[in-house]
Amino acid sequence: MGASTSTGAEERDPVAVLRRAFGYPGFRPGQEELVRAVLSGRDALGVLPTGGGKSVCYQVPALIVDGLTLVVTPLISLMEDQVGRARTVGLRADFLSATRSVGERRAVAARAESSALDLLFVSPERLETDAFRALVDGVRIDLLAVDEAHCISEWGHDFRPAYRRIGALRRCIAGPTLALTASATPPVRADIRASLGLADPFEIVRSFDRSNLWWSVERGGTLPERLQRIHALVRREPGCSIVYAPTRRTVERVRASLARAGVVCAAYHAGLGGDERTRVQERFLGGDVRVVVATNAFGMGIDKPDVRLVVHLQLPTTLEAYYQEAGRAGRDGAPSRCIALHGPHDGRLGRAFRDRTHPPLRRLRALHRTLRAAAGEDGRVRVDDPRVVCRLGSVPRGWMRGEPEGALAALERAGALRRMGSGTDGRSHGSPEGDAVVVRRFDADRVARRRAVVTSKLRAVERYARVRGCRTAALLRYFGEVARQDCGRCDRCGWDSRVQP
DNA sequence: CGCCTTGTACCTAGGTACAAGGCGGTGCCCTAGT
Repeated sequence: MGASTSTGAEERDPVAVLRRAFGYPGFRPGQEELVRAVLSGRDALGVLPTGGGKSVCYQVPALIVDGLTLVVTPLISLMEDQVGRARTVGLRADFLSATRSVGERRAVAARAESSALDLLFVSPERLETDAFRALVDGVRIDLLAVDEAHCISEWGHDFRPAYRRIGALRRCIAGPTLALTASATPPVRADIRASLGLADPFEIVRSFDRSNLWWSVERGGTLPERLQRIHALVRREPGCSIVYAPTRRTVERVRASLARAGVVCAAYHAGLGGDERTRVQERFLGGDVRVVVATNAFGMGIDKPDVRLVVHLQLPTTLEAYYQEAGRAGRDGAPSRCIALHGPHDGRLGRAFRDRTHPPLRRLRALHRTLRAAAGEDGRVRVDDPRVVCRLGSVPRGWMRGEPEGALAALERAGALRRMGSGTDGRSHGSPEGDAVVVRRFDADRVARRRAVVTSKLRAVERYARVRGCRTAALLRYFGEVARQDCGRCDRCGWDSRVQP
């Protein structure tokens, strides 16, 4: 049994455990049903908007079951915090990551193997390491929890393919699987179920509506014009704000511009060093920095209650991302604004990213032909073969920059080629160097479908920007909810962001 | 796709004007070499 040394029926009752360990009088809506489902051995999927309350759904079972609870979580930077919080409720918790020394990793594994651990946090990539596979063989895992499960759909198809292979781990595990996320449309939920192989899961989806958030989209002009608008918004808002910008360079420009005007602000993007990123995050949480200007790298795991304003210099590439980012406003329930600027050419960046990651089918076929023509009798082709290089080194006519590399990766995902020396699991090492094997089958339908999904998400963003009716209702509809058309707290329902709140 | 930097022509030496082309987001892993 979990961390507890006592026994008795009471210790297996979720409500009793919640009261004793957490000091809460009762569960929040949805939590108890999810906990009871996994305790009965059933898979479950929980969509519980706004940060609060998801971790309870695996922490309470971890206190009750005998074996280990394994939590897959996307960012190492979140793990320490998650471990810390778990320990405060009496769980013997730890995490494995590349940031820990070999000695530390061995020690954690040894504790797991000797049943001296209740809760273990890992990244999806770690599941595929040899050391971790050996660990799974020797440990009884009673629950697999996938935190931020929308990443399976958002990142798993290209950016972090290890997310698509979490399901394979389920075969080695006795207990059920619990997938948790704060934002998932009906298709994303279906994708999560399919990818994890959840059979008849218990499912709970709470409303995405947050009554204290005020939504608006304003027409955005040139960058200087948008900057001017950002200045006005940030100046008028005395509380904490997050400004999202589409690229690292714009982040820097916005930050410099605000700083010149005397706003205490900081920049955050993945181009900064780890120490700097941690420092910015801490200063924002601690209230030393009033405004953070960031790319989409900022936010996961940020649970600052009093963010009053989230402004987007331009809308992100998906509405899921927009809801996640804008939804960092008003965690404390007080009125807060989510304002996005949008111009007629804003879709450009998203399409460029799409074309790099999911090139059009005809280009994939062209590259595939080139590779096959360059291949020897054994089917092998060196990617630095001149005939291939002419497609990779210098960008062929009509190809976008970065597209050839993206096309190689896309072919690899589609099973059309496998790189040698990258192991038998098809893991990509992201380098166009080295040998490749061209194999026969090439799942063109799958590739085309994936591109179509990305395109439809870009279109949904565009529709949201131009929607005529209630904006809140449009957002809720996207997440599969039936919504009234008169929220009274969006620009389409008569509210003007320049005046209120 | 548009912004922004770099390069070139101009015709006389340091600016201007315009063309060409690079660039654009998100993280895990672990290994070799400081």
